[in-house]
Amino acid sequence: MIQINQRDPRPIYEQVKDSLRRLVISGAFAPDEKLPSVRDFATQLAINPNTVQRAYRDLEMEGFIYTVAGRGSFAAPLEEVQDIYINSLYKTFDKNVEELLALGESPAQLSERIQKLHGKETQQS
Amino acid sequence: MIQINQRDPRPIYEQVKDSLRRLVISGAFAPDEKLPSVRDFATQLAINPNTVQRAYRDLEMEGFIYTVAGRGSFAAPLEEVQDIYINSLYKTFDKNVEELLALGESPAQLSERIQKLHGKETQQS
Amino acid sequence: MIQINQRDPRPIYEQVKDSLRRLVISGAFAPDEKLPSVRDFATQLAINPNTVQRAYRDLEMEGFIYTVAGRGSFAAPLEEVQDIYINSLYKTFDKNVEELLALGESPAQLSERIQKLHGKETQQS
Amino acid sequence: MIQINQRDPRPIYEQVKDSLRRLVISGAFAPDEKLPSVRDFATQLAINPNTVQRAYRDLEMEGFIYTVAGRGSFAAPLEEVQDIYINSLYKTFDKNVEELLALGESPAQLSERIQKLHGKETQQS
DNA sequence: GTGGTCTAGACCACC
DNA sequence: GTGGTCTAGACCACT
Repeated sequence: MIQINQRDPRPIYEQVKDSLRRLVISGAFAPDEKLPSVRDFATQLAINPNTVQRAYRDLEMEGFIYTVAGRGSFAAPLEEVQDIYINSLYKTFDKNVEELLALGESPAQLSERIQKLHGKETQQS
Repeated sequence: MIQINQRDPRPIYEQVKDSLRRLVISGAFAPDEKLPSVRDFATQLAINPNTVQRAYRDLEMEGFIYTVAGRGSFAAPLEEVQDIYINSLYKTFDKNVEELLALGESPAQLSERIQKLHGKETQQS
Repeated sequence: MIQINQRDPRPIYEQVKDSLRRLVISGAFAPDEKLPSVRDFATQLAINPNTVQRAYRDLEMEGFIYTVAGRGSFAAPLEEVQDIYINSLYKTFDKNVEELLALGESPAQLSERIQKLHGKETQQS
Repeated sequence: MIQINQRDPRPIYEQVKDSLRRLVISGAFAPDEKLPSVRDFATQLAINPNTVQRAYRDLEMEGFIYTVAGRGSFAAPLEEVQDIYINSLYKTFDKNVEELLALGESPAQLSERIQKLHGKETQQS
């Protein structure tokens, strides 16, 4: 289901988190769908169960999944999850834009750049 | 001049780097102005000289300061420094925008948000 | 495996870097093969772990190895590594040749010299 | 006559050496012409006399100038000086080429590259 | 056990 | 006095 890249310098639990987060956000896990158990997932990825545990714990704190003791972990509702994620993106977006504006870049420049990125993307699809 | 937060989870040398980078970019250090000596800065921040040196070495490789053995470290020319920094900001800007677009946000929404941020800023001045 | 020469005026970490770089480029370390741990290597060379780590950190930034915290450091893929190295060789090659040409040496002389060096080498094999 | 660049990370005595070496090789100093005295040169460049002294001492060991106690330092004969320098260039040339050949570059590739560099240079003149 | 960070303190080259 | 290197030894995060 997901891939661990042993050459990625990031900690493995970060890679697991990012992959799962992406899957939940994209709806690949239906809302309230059960995630693989920590043990299964660990053996499947050939990594240590502690590492998976850590990823689940973090994702729960971030609100992307929820855990019911004795029953397992589940994907949070799609809408909540996307709200959380888009909010976090906007937070870094705002900080980023503020700095760029402070350094003399103009709103028009930034908007144009967005247009170009939009062009690329729609072209791909 | 700058503050170290021992409770900040980031390495101390990263905190030092960020603070200095900000000072150099903002022009708080005039171009070619001498930075505090490694030893002075270390005692001033109550940290080890090696930690300060690590920060200086990194910043030099990033192009924000230059250092001459036996003479000291100096702020790089403002223009170079801002170019480097704006480039790095645009790099995260692009990634950020791409994700937002992929999640269904429209270019218009983003541009409008930029306008609002721009309004706030010009109001302050 | 490699030798440190305490009488060499170059910093020890530079000697370590050069030796390792050579081993990786030559394929003596297979791609993705694990390098000795910082501690092991340090005791083996009878130098301080920090010195080895400095070498590893630099080599990672240069792209010759990659390192994953908690797992170890590994040789980068041979092709990438050779590309990087050949590029750096060409950079000094160009500077060298430009100076020689400026001092009146002719392209023909240089080409002939290359032929001779090529002869020696193919003879060896 | 020569320029010290305070932003150059190289030690000042290296900068002085390089500049003088270039002047001697190019014939800007006639063979056996007297170089400025250490003291004069130092005040002229606004640097420490020890630094100039160091440069003169090194250049004498390399054979580019010679010193007569009590009379001063003098440029060595042009022919000698160029031989020395070209030899040193060829030494690094050979090492460089050997490595490139060992990594699979062909003599033809290198010769072609030399041709291109030659073209650029003659174009400039 | 692995790399990453930090400290304390030493020595050297350069100016 | 300045930066650069090195050592010895400690603690932490990750696997």
